[in-house]
Amino acid sequence: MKSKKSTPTASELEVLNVLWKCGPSTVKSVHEALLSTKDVGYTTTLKIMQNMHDKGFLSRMPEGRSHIYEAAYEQGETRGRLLDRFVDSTFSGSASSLVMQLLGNKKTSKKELDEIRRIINDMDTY
Amino acid sequence: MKSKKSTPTASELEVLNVLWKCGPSTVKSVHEALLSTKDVGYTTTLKIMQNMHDKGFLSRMPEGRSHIYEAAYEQGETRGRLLDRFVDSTFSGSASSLVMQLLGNKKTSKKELDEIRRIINDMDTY
DNA sequence: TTTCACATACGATTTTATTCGTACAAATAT
DNA sequence: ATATTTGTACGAATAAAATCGTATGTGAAA
Repeated sequence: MKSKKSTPTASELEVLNVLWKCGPSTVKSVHEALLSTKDVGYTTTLKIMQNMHDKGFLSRMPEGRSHIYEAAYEQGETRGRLLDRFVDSTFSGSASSLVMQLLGNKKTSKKELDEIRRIINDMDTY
Repeated sequence: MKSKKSTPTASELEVLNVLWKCGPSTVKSVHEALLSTKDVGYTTTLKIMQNMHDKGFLSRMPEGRSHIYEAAYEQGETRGRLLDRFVDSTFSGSASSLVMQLLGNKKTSKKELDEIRRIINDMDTY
């Protein structure tokens, strides 16, 4: 049986985004990063990170009387898992439907569209 | 202020997928469709659909002593909103990162990849 | 040493989603 | 007419996530 790694919740993902971007960090600095986007209490962030540690989403090392937390899985791996799940639930498993939706979406900037096109065309060389 | 339409939950999305596929339906037939994938009680499906109606995700019409439910928003519109949110939360707003992840994902079949490439190339005609 | 700031631990509360039992009303079958 | 089936309404139980208050300990500052 393959161990069914579960996926992080929305709030947990916010924490992961900080850690992937900034590298191993204390609760304090993660919390400060979160404050720039949302209004949340310190102990809330602490609790979420403790929960994530319990779930195995984060590893941590004692550093003085504090802890340094680190994402336990790479960004690409986690994103891939979330993406799989999203394609299944929202696009009935059809990745191409997702891309079509993306291309037709007014919210996706022209710059992004050009970039996507470039990526795809580069793949032809394989 | 723009009314902040919220997005459906995972269970609610399952209901929507049935309604988009089958068109306006009774609770009974939605429930039967759900049963083919998961094990769930009738009143659970009923309750979820009633909740969705309260939230404005579904419209309904009396039909005899029953109701016919219909998705209040089109599939494309809802998918677009979910996709926006997903790109933001999981790919920090970068649609091209999402596509790259998709292309590098072993779970995405070659057939899907070819299809995606074709879609992109067709867009050049615009 | 006494105080203050910082950090974690723990538990209570709130919120939201999910699940389903039970009650009730209406149509249908016997 | 009476019983059964079929449908909705309602509310309670459960679960998971998010939030925060308070307690406690430790190191630094006064």
